[in-house]
Amino acid sequence: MAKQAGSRTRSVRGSHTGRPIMALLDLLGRRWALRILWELRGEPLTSRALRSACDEASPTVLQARLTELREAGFVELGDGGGYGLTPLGRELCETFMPLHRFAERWRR
Amino acid sequence: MAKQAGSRTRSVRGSHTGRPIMALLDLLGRRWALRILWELRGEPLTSRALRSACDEASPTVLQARLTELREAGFVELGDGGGYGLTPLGRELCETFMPLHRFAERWRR
DNA sequence: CGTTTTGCTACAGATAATGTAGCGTGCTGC
DNA sequence: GCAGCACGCTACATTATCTGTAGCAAAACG
Repeated sequence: MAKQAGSRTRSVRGSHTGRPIMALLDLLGRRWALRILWELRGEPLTSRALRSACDEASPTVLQARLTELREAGFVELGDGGGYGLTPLGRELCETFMPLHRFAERWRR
Repeated sequence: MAKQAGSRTRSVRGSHTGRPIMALLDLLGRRWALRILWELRGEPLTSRALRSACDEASPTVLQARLTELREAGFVELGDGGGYGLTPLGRELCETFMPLHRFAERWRR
């Protein structure tokens, strides 16, 4: 198959096929990305609360992921402070929510 | 580099809660992990075919992910050669299959 | 045999994450 | 009006991880 032609998508690593699923898999396949979405599934969290929820992951990555997820339209910084899911982000979160039940059965 | 991951509990990075969902999110949140599962959703692929499907990702990571996914019981190396999903892996794949439709709507 | 193709490894260079510290801002309460 | 604090966010050296290229040993052809 013909590989891409020139669409350099700054944030999408490794996938140039133009298929959105690739971009999404790439975005979500970065450290802490899935976890962040997961932790935000409930109420909004401040950056520091989120950090605590994510096992004190370094603020550097967290901030990077948060920026990417915001650019993707999944996460937003509420006016009163604190990060929360956008409607789109919530939808995405629901999408892989069955993972929870799967994980329980998996129990490595 | 460790040739295998041996201890199953070995740092599921960053997550010590014992909750399987964290381990799963961590495992899937590594480079190419989601993509590999995605590319294997159809028929089994040889390691090189998989590499091609994954935009020629370096064999080093691919091999590392493949090992992890095998230890997790999601992927197996068929007797005739070629990597394929285990029943469990297929189940997992189905779990986040709706992502495809979501991605189509997302179309950043 | 010789050629391919398989799964897989080596390794140097590049990139991304960790861990710790701290900045600037906007609050409070005093 | 200023110490105290929490906020979002950044700096930066260290460490972990990924990339890219090359190549190996063992099977599967031929």
